[in-house]
Amino acid sequence: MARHKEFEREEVLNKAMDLFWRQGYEATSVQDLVNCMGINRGSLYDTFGGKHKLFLAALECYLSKFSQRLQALENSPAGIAAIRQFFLELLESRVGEKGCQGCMVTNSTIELILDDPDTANRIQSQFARMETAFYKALMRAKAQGEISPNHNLRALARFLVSSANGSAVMAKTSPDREVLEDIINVTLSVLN
Amino acid sequence: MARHKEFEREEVLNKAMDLFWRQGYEATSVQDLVNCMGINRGSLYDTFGGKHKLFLAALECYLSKFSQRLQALENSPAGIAAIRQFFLELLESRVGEKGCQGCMVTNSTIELILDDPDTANRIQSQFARMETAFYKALMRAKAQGEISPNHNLRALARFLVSSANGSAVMAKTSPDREVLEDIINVTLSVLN
DNA sequence: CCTTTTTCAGAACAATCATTCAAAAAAAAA
DNA sequence: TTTTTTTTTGAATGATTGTTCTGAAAAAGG
Repeated sequence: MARHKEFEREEVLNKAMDLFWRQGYEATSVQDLVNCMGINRGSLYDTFGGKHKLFLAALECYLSKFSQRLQALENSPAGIAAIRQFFLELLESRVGEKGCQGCMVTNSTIELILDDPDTANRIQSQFARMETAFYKALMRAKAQGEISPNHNLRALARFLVSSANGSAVMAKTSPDREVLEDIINVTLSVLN
Repeated sequence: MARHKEFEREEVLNKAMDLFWRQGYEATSVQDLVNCMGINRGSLYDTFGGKHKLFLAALECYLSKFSQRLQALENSPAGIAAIRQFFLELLESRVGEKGCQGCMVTNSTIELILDDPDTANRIQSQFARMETAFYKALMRAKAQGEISPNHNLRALARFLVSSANGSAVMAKTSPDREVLEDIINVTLSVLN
């Protein structure tokens, strides 16, 4: 029995996500957010609760988009091919990236707002999920005889998580297809 | 014919470096620096010129320390062994690290202060130097028959730079020896 | 139309930001 | 001791930080 909001939550949250993604937490002011999201200060606090909570919501928004790629990896019956597909999609998303944003999880890991257990825990669980997804894909690959049985699968999975982060860092300075392709090709070559 | 400074430039610069390294640029206030360095506001501006110039000086300070490890890689006659040595030293420096600082270059790459060509250029040239150092070591390895001649050395060098960054990111969340050893072992395994 | 409920707009908040400045303190040279 | 030069000190700067609040505007139910 009252007025509706003049904006859509998901829509403005996406704008906030882009800004945090590009600039990080500390470098983004509430004023920046107000300008970019196109809503009023009051509305921002009313619907999101403040800068910190908005950041967490934006991170969650990013993760839910990223989750699609992870689900493909998790649900695929394939082994090596699924991992290759994952990295190739990562590559494509970064080459066409405007402004070298890199990966928001990687960025947040580095910035890791001082004494913010919320962000830290969320990132830890994300890395754990990634490692498990890689590990299970490697298990399938092993079962299908795609990789040598004397490989250390746990170590490989950890390596792949690290590699995804490494290429995200490189994408910030040189988002050239050639460079990123080189990196990913060598990364995937350890699975042969 | 006048008073001397009550502090040593190199000494307080080291403290500033540690703080920027741990917290990043935006999250570190001049007040933080004053407290940490133990000198007065005025002295800070007098000897370093301001926050931004102090950061660049701190980054240079970090790079000069890091340079020792790079020089060992550059000057060594060894191939694979020199690369392995480089990564092992990196591992040791990160395992014993207080507060998961990671690598200051990696951190700065991610933060990349908006529209700051100074930092961007400095980091670009550092990555270029690393890539070249790896490339030359790989050339030596090839000449000595340590690696297969049909390896793409440029791609391998780029991969190694990316890997160093990746492990720096991982060190922020899990500075466990076991995890970092897994990552580095797999990384080095591509050279076999 | 009037009441009710919510959002919207922008001013106002205290705190902190990076930076500057003027005066005091200190040390060397005279 | 006096002069000279530099550092130190701490207050003051104006701008920006994140957050709150008050009144006006708007939409729905009666």
